[in-house]
Amino acid sequence: MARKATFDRDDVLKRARDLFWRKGYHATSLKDLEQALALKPGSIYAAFGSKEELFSEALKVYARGSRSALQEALDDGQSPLAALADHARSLASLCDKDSPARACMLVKTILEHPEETSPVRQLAEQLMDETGARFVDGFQRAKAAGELPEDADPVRLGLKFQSDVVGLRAFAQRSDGAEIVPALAEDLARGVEALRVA
Amino acid sequence: MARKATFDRDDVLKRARDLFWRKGYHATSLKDLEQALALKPGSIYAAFGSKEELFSEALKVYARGSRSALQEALDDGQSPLAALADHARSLASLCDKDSPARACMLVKTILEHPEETSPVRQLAEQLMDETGARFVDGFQRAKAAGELPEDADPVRLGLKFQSDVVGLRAFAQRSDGAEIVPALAEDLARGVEALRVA
DNA sequence: GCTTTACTTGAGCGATCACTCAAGTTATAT
DNA sequence: ATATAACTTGAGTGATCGCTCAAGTAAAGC
Repeated sequence: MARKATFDRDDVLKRARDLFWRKGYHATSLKDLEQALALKPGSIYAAFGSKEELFSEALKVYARGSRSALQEALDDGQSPLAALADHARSLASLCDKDSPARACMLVKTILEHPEETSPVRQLAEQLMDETGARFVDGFQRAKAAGELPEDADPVRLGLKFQSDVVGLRAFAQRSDGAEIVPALAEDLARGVEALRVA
Repeated sequence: MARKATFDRDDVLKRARDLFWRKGYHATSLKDLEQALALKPGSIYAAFGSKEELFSEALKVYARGSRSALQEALDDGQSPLAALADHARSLASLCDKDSPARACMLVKTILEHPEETSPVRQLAEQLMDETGARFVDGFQRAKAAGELPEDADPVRLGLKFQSDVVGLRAFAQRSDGAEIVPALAEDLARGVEALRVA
């Protein structure tokens, strides 16, 4: 019938994710996107509909990308608690890589959108819920494996862990983050390991 | 000589702080400010110079306002560790009050400004440093009072505490924050109290 | 009361915002 | 080869952005 798009949709979405992740939603203009995506406005709107829908797609790509590491470690059958501690310890190198931002894009999105009915905000919250659920699942597996005390509350531990990670990553965004983040990541990892009873 | 301004500068700055705190810098327009401050653009610019300078003044007002509670508790001569734990516990009610936002305005500002040379970003970082220094000072006093072990590192404890508070408050921004924040605040307070040796 | 000096007002500036669409281009189906 | 349908292009839309400034107004000094 007709032509296919000449760009790779997933590649374009990754570029959009990186730009939005770094600058945030409001500070990113269509001009910025045109340049970063190497696409004219007409193509952007034909492919994604609006800036908001493009952002939503980019946010989903971000969440999908963030899911992998911990999930694999947990599914690998090793000690769940060790997988969680490893995850915490991996944050020590946050400031080394040149990621678009150190802070979590979902958190940035929620903080940038005070209106709870905003579609992008609701999406960010949903994706954060899913992340939290994976942390909780990790602690549930740890408890099932006998690594936690009988009275341990995996839900509370999982959400506390998520809160700590959120804080660490927001903290890492600071200019002098590299000076303190490794120590904080180590503290967080040891906090997880200290829960172990077996 | 001449007239005085008909508005109260400090009152206006508090209104500006609340609006910027809630919506962030980029999403707050001059139209929004004109309405919230009940001031025409000419008056705003005569009094503050620019949107950025107004934001900076509002940020200072925010920081000054945040300083008081913990500082007073620490200066009251009671147990420094108890003052810190109380401060953590006070976060449990974050979601009850109708504050412009639950997350820290300094953190929101840093996350919104990726450019490290941006004046507002540098100001936010400086003010956050001062907050961190007060936390560190709290743990130093605790150690001097013999409440902490010999090998305790007050700097590390203080920054870890700040990171935890940042995480908690960012977490509290979520729509369902009220369901989990009190438990997280209690965890944080108990974590501080668990450090006590005397 | 008059002058002086500052503050207030609000229409409107150029720039930029998110977005549109008619015209041009190109891969596919026949 | 030709027709067709989809994609690309980029000038241009009205709205809104942060901001200016000349005119109007009112308080302080004499």
